[in-house]
Amino acid sequence: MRAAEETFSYRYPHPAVTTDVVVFTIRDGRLSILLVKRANAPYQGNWALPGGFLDIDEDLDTCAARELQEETGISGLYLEQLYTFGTTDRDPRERVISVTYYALIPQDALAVPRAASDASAVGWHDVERLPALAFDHAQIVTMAHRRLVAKLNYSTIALQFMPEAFTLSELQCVYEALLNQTLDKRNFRKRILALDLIEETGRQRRTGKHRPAREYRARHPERVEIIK
Amino acid sequence: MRAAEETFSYRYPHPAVTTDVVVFTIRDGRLSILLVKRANAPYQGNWALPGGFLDIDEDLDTCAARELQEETGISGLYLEQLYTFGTTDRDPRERVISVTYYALIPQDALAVPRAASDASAVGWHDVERLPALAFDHAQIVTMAHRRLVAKLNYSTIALQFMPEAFTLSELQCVYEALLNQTLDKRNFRKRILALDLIEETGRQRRTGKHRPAREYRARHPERVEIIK
DNA sequence: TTAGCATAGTGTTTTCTATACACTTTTTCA
DNA sequence: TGAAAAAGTGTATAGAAAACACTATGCTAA
Repeated sequence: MRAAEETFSYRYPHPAVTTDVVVFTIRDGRLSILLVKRANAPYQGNWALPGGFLDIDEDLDTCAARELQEETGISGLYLEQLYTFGTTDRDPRERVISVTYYALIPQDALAVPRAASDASAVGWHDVERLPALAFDHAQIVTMAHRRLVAKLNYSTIALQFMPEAFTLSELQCVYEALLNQTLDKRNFRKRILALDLIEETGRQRRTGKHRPAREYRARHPERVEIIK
Repeated sequence: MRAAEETFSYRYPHPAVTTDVVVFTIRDGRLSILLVKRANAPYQGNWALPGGFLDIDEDLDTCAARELQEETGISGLYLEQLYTFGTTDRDPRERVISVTYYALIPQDALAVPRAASDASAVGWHDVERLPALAFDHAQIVTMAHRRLVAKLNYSTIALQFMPEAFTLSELQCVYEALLNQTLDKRNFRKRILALDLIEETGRQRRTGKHRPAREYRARHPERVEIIK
């Protein structure tokens, strides 16, 4: 906490800088994002992206990860800078530049996120049925969604949605949710296996009254590679 | 000009925000960028990207265009946001967040850029033979170059390098400079014409002692479209 | 005037990649 | 032990990309 009377002065006016993060996951086969309900004005009671002001001595990436951790308890996920939004009127309080990120989180890491001080609630929302969002956050989500879908076709980003071990059918479901269309099972498997990015764990997954599926894992779980 | 004693105070420290621009063109069949020689500390005498501090009441895009105009006299070109750089130590004076852009300028628009107050010189530099750059500008150039080359393959961005009228051979030279490889003439023409993005002007270009080439123009010179 | 030089302009064949498509296997449970 | 449910598997076709070489046209200089 800072002393109430302390201020920081500059020869020229400076904007405030924030980071905001679009966190994607697949819930029940639907692409969903994480939103927090704003506890304070402006846009009090509205849903918004998790985010907040940059500390003067922290890197942008660190800020995005920290805010996400503080507001939702989520950490250790794939995080990539998206775009910087800075029109003069985007925040009624003062001039605010928002450096936005998007993040991908595996399906199984869905410990229900906890709300922090400046959020009265946190929750996942189907990206096709979003509530009205605060500030220009709807625009940010749209851009993040487009970037994610585009990146499916020339990178291994989809693997970031997968837990440590997964089946090919599960991976196909992720692609189908993102592309919003069904894919041919044989062609999908051929393509994915030809990339040589995943390998069998040797174990099997038994669920339901049917043939068990082989488990796979990513060869380089941390890396998102550009392919082709 | 601002009164010397005027200052701007905030409850929390704010970073400074700048925009920097990587301006590309093709000179003599080589991809080149525009650099300014710094007139003041830090990095005085070093080459750097054109750019400068954001006015508190201007949009980011406007700032990038304005700084470019002020420092080099260049305006009206294709400008796209690239990435935001913000590590804590990238400027020795104070915490500075740089929202970077890249721009493309046609070959014939090469009125020699004029240097402004805070630049002692301005000049084009072959992107393969750059001098040492100030700040983290080398990193910015690398990222811009990569983005530009990637975009060649799925957008019509190369047309932004072309003057109002151009020949297919000239356009092919641009692709070859960017990809750093020669292309088959017939396949190139087939591909470009199939996209239906350019049309004949009806005129011809006579240069040298050989058959004149047909002139073409872009159907939508302002637009950069995603293709395929 | 004409020969030769320099760049413009043009199609077809081959190879590779992407798509369409249906049945068998394995396990569980009633 | 048979029915249900998802896993797993190969081939044929169509479309896209790549390889490849000669003719056309205007200029210049002898």
